[in-house]
This record gives sequence, C-alpha cells and structure tokens, in this order.
Amino acid sequence: MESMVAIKRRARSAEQKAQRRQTVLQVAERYFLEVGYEAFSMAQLAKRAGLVKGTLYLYFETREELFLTLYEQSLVRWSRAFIGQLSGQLPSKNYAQVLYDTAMADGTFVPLLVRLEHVIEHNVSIPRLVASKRVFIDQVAILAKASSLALTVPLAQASEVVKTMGVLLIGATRADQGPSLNNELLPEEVQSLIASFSSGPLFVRNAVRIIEGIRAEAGP
Amino acid sequence: MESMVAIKRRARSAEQKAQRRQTVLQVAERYFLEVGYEAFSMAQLAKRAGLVKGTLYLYFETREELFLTLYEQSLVRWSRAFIGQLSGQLPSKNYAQVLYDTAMADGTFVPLLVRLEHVIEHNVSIPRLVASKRVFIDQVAILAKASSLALTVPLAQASEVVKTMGVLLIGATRADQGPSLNNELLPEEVQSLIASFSSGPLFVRNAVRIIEGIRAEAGP
DNA sequence: TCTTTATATGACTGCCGGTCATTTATATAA
DNA sequence: TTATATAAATGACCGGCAGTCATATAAAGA
Repeated sequence: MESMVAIKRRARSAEQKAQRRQTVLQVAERYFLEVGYEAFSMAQLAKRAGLVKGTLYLYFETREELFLTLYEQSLVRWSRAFIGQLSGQLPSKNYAQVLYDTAMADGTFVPLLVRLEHVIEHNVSIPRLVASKRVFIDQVAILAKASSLALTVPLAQASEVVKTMGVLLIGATRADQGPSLNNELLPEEVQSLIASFSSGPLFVRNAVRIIEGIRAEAGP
Repeated sequence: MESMVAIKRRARSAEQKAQRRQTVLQVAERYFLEVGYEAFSMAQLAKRAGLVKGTLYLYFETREELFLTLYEQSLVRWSRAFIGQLSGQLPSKNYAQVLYDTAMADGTFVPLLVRLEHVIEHNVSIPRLVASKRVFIDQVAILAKASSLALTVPLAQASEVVKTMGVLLIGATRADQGPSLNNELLPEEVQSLIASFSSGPLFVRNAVRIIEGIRAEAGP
C-alpha cells in the first residue's frame, strides 16, 4: 500500500473537485502500471487513494470513463513528447523510430490505445465519448502540422500519415500485449514466430513503406 | 432461448466427448454473434447448450480457452474462404480487397483476432497457447503459398505480406469495434472523423502501399 | 450559532468465472 | 440379468467484481 494517498477534507469548490479528480487519476495510473488493465479494480483503487469505492463514482461515470480519461491524458502527453523529439526534417525511417520509441516509453498510452474501441469506449456515455473524440481530433491536427514539417510533405498527406501511424501502432504492438512467453522452454518454431513479430522493427519497416507510399501519391 | 440444444446422454468415448465439445462450440459461436465478447457469459452459454455451468469446465479450461478455440476455427475457416476466392494472379489492390471482404464476412474472426493477445491469451495454459501458435504458423504457411502465386512474389516476400496484412487488419478494423455512433446527432467534425476511419478503404489503401513496398524491396 | 447543502460513506445488489463433493448414467464383469 | 466400478454431470458454493443508494456528516453561508 505504498502508494496510499490519504484524502482528508471534502472537495466543495469546482477547483477542489477537479484537483481531487486529478489526484485519483494519478493514483489510478500508478496502480494501472503495476497490475495492468484486467486486474485493475475500483475497490482497490479506492483503497489506494484513501477513500471508498462509492466516492469514486462521484468523480467518474464508470470504470471505463476513468480509463478513457487516462487515455486522453496519455495521448496528449505522448503527442508532446513525440513532437518535442522531432528535430527539423527527418528521413521517414527516423520519424517512424522516434514515434515508436516515444510511444513505448509512455507505459500507459499503448495499452489503452489498444483497448480503446472494443473495451473502453463501451460503457461510456455518448456526450463523454464525443468530448473524447474532439480531444483526438485536436491532437491529430497538432501532430499533422509537426509531421508536415518533419517529413516535408503537404498537410493533407501528413494528416494521412498520422492517422495511419496510429492504425499501424495498434497492430504492430499487439504481440507485446500477450502473456510473457520469454521462456527458453518454447519449441523453436514458436520462438522464431515470436521473434518475427518483434514490434519495433515490424512497426518501423511498415511505417516506412506507408510513408513512402503516401509521399509517392502526393507527387503526380 | 431459440438456440437451446438439449444434450441428453453422457459422453463417454473420446469421439463422443469431441463431438460434445464441438456442439458446445457451435452454440457458443451463435451466442457470441448475438451478444459479443463482453456480454458473453458462461452460465448463459450453459443454459443455451442445455447443460450446467460446471459441465462446461469439463470441456474447456476457462472462458478464454473456449474463445481461443473459436478463434482457431474461425482462422482456418477464413483462410480457406480467402484462398478459395484468390483466382489466379491479381493486382495487389484486388488481393487486399478480397482479403478484407472475406475477413469481414466471417463475423467471428475479426472480433476475436482483435482481442487475441491482450484478452484471450491471458488465462490460458502455456501448452494450450503453444498449440494455438502452431495452428497459426500452419495457416501463415498456407496463406503465404497462395499469396505467392496470387501476387507473383517470392515465398519469403509473400510470407512477409501475410504477416503484415494481419497487423494491418487489426489496426484498420478498430473503428468497427467501437460502440455504434451512427446517429445523425453527432457534431459534424466527429462524423467526418469517423468517416475518415472507415475500415474498408483504410485497409485497402495501406495494404497496397505495403505490398508495393515489399515488392519493390524484392527487386534489386 | 444554526441551517442548508452536497460530499463521503459503507452496506447492499446482482452477476461473474471458477471449484468441488455428490449424484447418477453407463460400460463392464460376474 | 444383475452387481460393481467409473467418470460425466450436477448444482450449491466461493470470493470478487462494478455499480447503487439511503444515511451520516463536514463545511459553507445566514
């Protein structure tokens, strides 16, 4: 219970409530990084945050809405980190590598991205979902602008690149989300299968193919 | 309860047990197609199959192991359907379109593929998991051979294509796995975002870019 | 100091996946 | 044909889950 954060006073003003919500989110993220999505329980989170389960539901609609919020925050955080590392113009391979490295460095972003549509977005109210989509739209626009400069492609193509990188990231990091099978006990054929789906090279190889494809389409 | 299948006699021989397992799987698949992954419950499945929850666990390790089996069967079924529609040589765009169409036509395959690593493979025994990987390896080999002919590329490149198409399929069909937001009530910007992630064109566009990229690498 | 407000509580509900001692159908032996 | 052995099937049971709600109470305002 090292991450226990006792919350004493009641939150009355809007600012205090926002502050409390944010504190809970911080505890939740640490807890999530420890145990992962499936083992995460609202009762445990309450215990760690120093309050009671019912109270959590004053601050979040559902478990999924809490995770949707964590996802949004991790998206923005990663987006800034990625753009911060894009120094001037880059070959598409370097662009892809930086994108992959920064995404993986954020322990929250990829696991939630992978679960977004088919787990998290269910059990969230429509207005909340719409708000979340707007956050996404904004980030895509910001990323497209930075990518347009980095890759020296028109904005329309850069936007296509950004959207497609998201798609590819989800597919390529799939193997990392399985149970850890690093044992030497596995049959050789299975080991080499796992090796061939190593997410880093898989992502970068195909990112380059896609970016070069998009670039070629831009020219006449 | 229309899909109720009364099971009367006990299964004693190995064949009878295999037969019963298969019957349960058929009921499970129909049930899954109705309610989806999250709402699927073992107790309901038992009721529909005309037996009791405890009995299911004589035939399946866990809920996830049951889904892993459904996934394997849907993979083989789709693989055959896809190969069956590959007539001679094809432009990469047609290849990608046929792949996408046959995958989507099988209602079970894509939803389970998307959940494979980060949901289904947890809570399954290692030996069972290894067996499943072998099924996958076999299907990749079969698909690579057929793809080598259809795309007129060497087998090594065809194998790369097949593996990459799987990655892309997962990423591109993500949007289809979210809650249905077909309402006209949505803000225009969100509607156009959804439209821009329409999975069919998204998949085909990028499949072509990747296949052509792989083909170009094979050249010199 | 008293009243009002709404945050925080914790007991509660219904459901889940999974287990296991017991029952009982069935194959085999007598 | 009947008795016995085997293991398939049962259903009561377990702990834990997300989410709810009447109640208690801390704190702001009169």
